[in-house]
Amino acid sequence: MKPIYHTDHDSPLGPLRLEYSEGRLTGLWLPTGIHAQTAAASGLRDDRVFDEIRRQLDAYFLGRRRRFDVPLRGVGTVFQETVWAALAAIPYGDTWSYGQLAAHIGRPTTSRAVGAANGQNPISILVPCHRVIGANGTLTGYGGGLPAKRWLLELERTGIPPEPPAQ
Amino acid sequence: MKPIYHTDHDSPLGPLRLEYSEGRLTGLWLPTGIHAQTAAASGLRDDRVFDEIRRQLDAYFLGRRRRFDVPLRGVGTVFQETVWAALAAIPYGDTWSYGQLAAHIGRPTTSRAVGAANGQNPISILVPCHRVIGANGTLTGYGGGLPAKRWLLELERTGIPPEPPAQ
DNA sequence: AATATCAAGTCCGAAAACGGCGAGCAGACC
DNA sequence: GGTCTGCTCGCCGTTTTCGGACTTGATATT
Repeated sequence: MKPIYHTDHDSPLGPLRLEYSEGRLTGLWLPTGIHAQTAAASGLRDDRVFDEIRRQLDAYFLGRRRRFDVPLRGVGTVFQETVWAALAAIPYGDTWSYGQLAAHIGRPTTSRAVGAANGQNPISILVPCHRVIGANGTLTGYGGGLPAKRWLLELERTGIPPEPPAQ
Repeated sequence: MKPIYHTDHDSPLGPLRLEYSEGRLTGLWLPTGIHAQTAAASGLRDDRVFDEIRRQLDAYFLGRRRRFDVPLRGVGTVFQETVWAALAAIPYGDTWSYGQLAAHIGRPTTSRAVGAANGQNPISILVPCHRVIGANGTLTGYGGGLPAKRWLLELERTGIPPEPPAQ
């Protein structure tokens, strides 16, 4: 059995929970929102494996880094992993609709399923599911909570970290 | 009381436990999975009775033999023995669903019971319960462990022995 | 003891429910 | 007329639910 490491990392959105296994990042969850409790921390803590991602996260939250470069992998169904991979195509600071993302993977009618897959994304922020919004411009939903989604989009739009969300 | 012979035989899936009684093969268990402990070895060992099956197993695991030809018999309930007999109808390299197998014995509604009977099959590999999978294509289960099932199906699909499963 | 009854467990599978959707349409309101 | 809101309805992958058939082992019942 491969070991699974956990740690927490402070951010303007609160302490992020990180998970690392088999040589790469396998999870990143915000403290708020529905995923908070699903990411139970196992005992194993070896902070050195998180050094690099910590650095990159800090830079990102200051507006000084626009993309990440660490090995990662979220495990899911074929469809889910297809969707998560497609998210990498959305540029920093940009937003797509769920329908656009569906079309981008060649399945134009799956916008709703794409939304569901988005909600299962285990690696927030690095896999930028926050860059997907409703076709009419509303944010519609976010695993880490809508305030966090709003904050992230604002950061990426302006390049400057906003005030932390009240909530 | 008729004597019962046991032996082990090395394979890419680990040491197989063989059982022989009353002039025929009565059991073959993989080292992993739920059946491992049920096949307790009795003291009796007379290796000559296993010569032929050893040869055929070796050839099978090299991809050079597609069916077995030794006397065998697994003992179970009427229903179980019906199911086990029906397994012989599945061609090498092919897979059926539990529902298909149920229909094949004329009891289309017994798919779940077929699954249970499959799990009781005492003569793995020779009685090819590994060729039965879920209706949706998932492997669902295997007494010898899912990695072994995957390995066997891959062997039969390609005719070439894959790398032994990690686990 | 030999049955009878029950409950729980299984290598299932079809149907229903459930989402981080989106287009289309009817009203409501300047 | 615009346009904004709030339905309704079809869409699609995933998860959950539920019914079904057979064994086995545990409890009851003669």
